[in-house]
Amino acid sequence: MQIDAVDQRIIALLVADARASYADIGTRVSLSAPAVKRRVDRLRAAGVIRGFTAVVDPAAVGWTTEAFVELFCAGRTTPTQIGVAARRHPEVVGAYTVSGEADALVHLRAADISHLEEALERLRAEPFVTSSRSTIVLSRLVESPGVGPSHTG
Amino acid sequence: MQIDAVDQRIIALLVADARASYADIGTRVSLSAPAVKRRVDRLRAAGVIRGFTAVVDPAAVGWTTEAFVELFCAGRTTPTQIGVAARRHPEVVGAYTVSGEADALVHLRAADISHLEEALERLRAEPFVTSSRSTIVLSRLVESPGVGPSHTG
DNA sequence: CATGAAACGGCAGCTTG
DNA sequence: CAAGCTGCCGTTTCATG
Repeated sequence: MQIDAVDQRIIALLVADARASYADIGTRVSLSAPAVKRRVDRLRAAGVIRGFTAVVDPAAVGWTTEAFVELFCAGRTTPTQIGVAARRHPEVVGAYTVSGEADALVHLRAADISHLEEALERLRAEPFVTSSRSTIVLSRLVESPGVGPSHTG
Repeated sequence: MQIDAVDQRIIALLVADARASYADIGTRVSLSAPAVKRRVDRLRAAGVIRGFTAVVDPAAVGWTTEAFVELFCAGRTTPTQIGVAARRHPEVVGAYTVSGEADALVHLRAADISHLEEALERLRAEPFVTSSRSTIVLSRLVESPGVGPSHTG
C-alpha cells in the first residue's frame, strides 16, 4: 500500500492522541475532516493502523511485576508454535524469536511475584520448552506504545 | 486513588477500542455517557489512563528491525540516569532495570540493520555504559499494547 | 453541504461517611 | 452536614452520507 507524507503525519497525530477528532487532525494537516476520515479508514483497512488503545499505568491496575524470559526450545520448534503457545497465557505482553543463545524472548506482566511464578511455570510446561532463563524487571524506565516516536520513515 | 469495578470495565473497553464513544461504553457498563466521561476524566487526571494511542503495524511504517540490548553500567549509575539517556534515543521503545547479570534491558526499534547499528552505537556512547550485549529480534510473535488483556485486578 | 450523533457544561436529586 | 456520583437537558462541535 501507498503511504504518503500526509498519511505519516495523520498516523503520528493518532499515535500521540487516538481520540483526537478528525476535524482537529484536519486542521493540522490542512485537510477537511471527511478527507482525514477517508484516509484513516483506508489505513485501517490496509492494516497499517491496527486499532486504537488506551495506555494504562500498570501499577494503578495492579499488574506491577514484570519479567523477560529467554526460552530454549526443542529442535523442531517453529516460531508459529511458540506464538500460539504464548498467546494462550494472558500474562504474555510480548514474544519474539531472537538471535543468540535463546530461541525466544517472552515479556511477562503479572499482578505480583507469585502470579508471575505461576505464569512462568505454566509457560515452562509447554511441551517444546526445554529450559528457560528469567530476568525480573526492577523498574520500568521507558515504555512507548504505538510504533515509536516521531520519525516514522 | 480508588478504582472500582466499573472503572476497571471502562478501562478494559478503552484498551480494546480507544475511539469508542462514551455513549457506547455507557451502554455496556450501565451508565450514562456523561457519567462515563467524568470517570474517564478522573482516571486520566489521576494518571491511571496515561493517554490514547493508535497501534500501528511497524513494518508498514518502515521500522522493521528490533533488538533487545542488555546494558552493563558503571558502578554508580542510577535508574533515573539510564531512563533519561534512553529517552534521548527515539529508537528506544522500552527500557527496564533488571535483576541478573546486566543492569538494564533496552528495547530498540529501527528502520533497518544499519539504522539499528547506528542507534546502538549512540546508546553505547553514553558515558555510564561499560559494555552491552545485543539480541536481534528475528520475528515478532506477540505484542500487546495497553496493560495486557482481560483480568486487570 | 446537510442531517443525525456525540461531546461537554450546568443543575438538581440521591446516597454515604 | 459535606462530598461525591448520578441522570437530565441545554448548546456546540463533530461524523458521515
